[in-house]
Amino acid sequence: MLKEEIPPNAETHQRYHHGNLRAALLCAAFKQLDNVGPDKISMRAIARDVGVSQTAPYRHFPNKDLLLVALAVEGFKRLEQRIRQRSADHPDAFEALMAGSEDYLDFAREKPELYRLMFGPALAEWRKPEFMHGVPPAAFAALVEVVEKAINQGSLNNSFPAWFMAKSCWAQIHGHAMMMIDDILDKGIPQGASFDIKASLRLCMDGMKAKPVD
Amino acid sequence: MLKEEIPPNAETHQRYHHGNLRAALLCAAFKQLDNVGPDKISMRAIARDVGVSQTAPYRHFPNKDLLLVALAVEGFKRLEQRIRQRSADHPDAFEALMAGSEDYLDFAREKPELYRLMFGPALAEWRKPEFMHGVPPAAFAALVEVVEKAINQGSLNNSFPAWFMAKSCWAQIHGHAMMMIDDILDKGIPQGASFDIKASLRLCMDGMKAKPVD
DNA sequence: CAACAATATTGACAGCGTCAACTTTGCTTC
DNA sequence: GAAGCAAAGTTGACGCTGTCAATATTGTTG
Repeated sequence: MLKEEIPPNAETHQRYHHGNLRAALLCAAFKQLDNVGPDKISMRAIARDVGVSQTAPYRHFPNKDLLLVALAVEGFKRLEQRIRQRSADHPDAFEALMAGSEDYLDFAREKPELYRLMFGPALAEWRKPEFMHGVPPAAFAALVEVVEKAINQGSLNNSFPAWFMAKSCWAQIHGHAMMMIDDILDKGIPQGASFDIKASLRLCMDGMKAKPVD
Repeated sequence: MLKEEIPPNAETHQRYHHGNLRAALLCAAFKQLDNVGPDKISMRAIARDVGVSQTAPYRHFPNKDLLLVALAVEGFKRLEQRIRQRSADHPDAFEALMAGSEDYLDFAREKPELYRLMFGPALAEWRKPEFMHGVPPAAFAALVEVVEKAINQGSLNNSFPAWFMAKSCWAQIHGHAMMMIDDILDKGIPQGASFDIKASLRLCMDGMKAKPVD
């Protein structure tokens, strides 16, 4: 009944079948995540935002947690992309590693709630390959590649395997990212002073460089 | 009416006034935190566990979040205690720092949910001095003291202020603790291999040592 | 056009955090 | 010891949440 006049992605999707609900839900979920954080995100609010009934999302996600997992997976993909991009730019692998680390911190700064979701307790029970589809390991693999190159170029400590060094790096960077996002200890540092996070990271990464032969 | 026979902390506190409710609530909350994690903790369940009505806790905590804050504050106190203890044991400050770091990791391993709560997003809006009473900075101060001693003993890089080095250390250790608690990237490392977290931390901290003069 | 699968809706349920109004208890002061 | 007041606990309710069961609408395929 004249409904074919309304395009599938019309501003007002008043049709019974939305046509693109899954994507619209994810989009609204990202928006809400940015606004209220991973803890207070609400399935019903997302549905309301998209203009659809409260149970419609369940046709596309088995439950709320798995919708959050989908957001996190998307986050890991973006993160991997950043790492790979930088690694392609710099011929010097250690430079690429440093630049990538700063990109990583920028990512966490730009999307703190997404970052909190990705590494926070909300998804603790869902961090299995069945649900994450191996996306976080893929992001990690990108880092391993850069680290491997740096080891081969002789600029990184070679007394450990690449995956070990990579995980060590990730732990450092992740730690710095968390410090940055919720400034847990900022009342502990001198008045007026501010923590230069990039300087700190540079210091830490310096320690992982290849030692000059005595 | 014979009620004086029941001691204030009787196993069955059937009296109208519990007598020690605040402590009992915290105790039950810790128990529940260990069992279900910071996200799924429930005010009503805690009240049920203590055997008291659903709204009784509100006489002792303004809201759920501030009960969680109380748990986190207690956690930071325990953490500080651990750091200070080790620091008193070792005359060599760098040794104390290393041993303290491993204690820190042990803390996170023993009480992962408490650790997640302390550093997770649940308390994001409450990390202000008004609510935390300066307890996290006090824990941080304990670390600064050790670091300062290590710098003075010449075993730690002295080109930065102590608080900077301390925060840098904390970021590293925190990153490692998080890696350990939810093994986010463990599917990314070779089959059968396992990440030796203490070795990694040792490598990182080595990088912060004082450089030998060229 | 009929039938079927996919998609969305309504209505309900239990559980949650929290408010308002009320009751019981312990302590203080004549 | 009685009176009165503040502290501590109760009941009942409100709106919100995630999710289930049953139902209705639509697109697709024979």
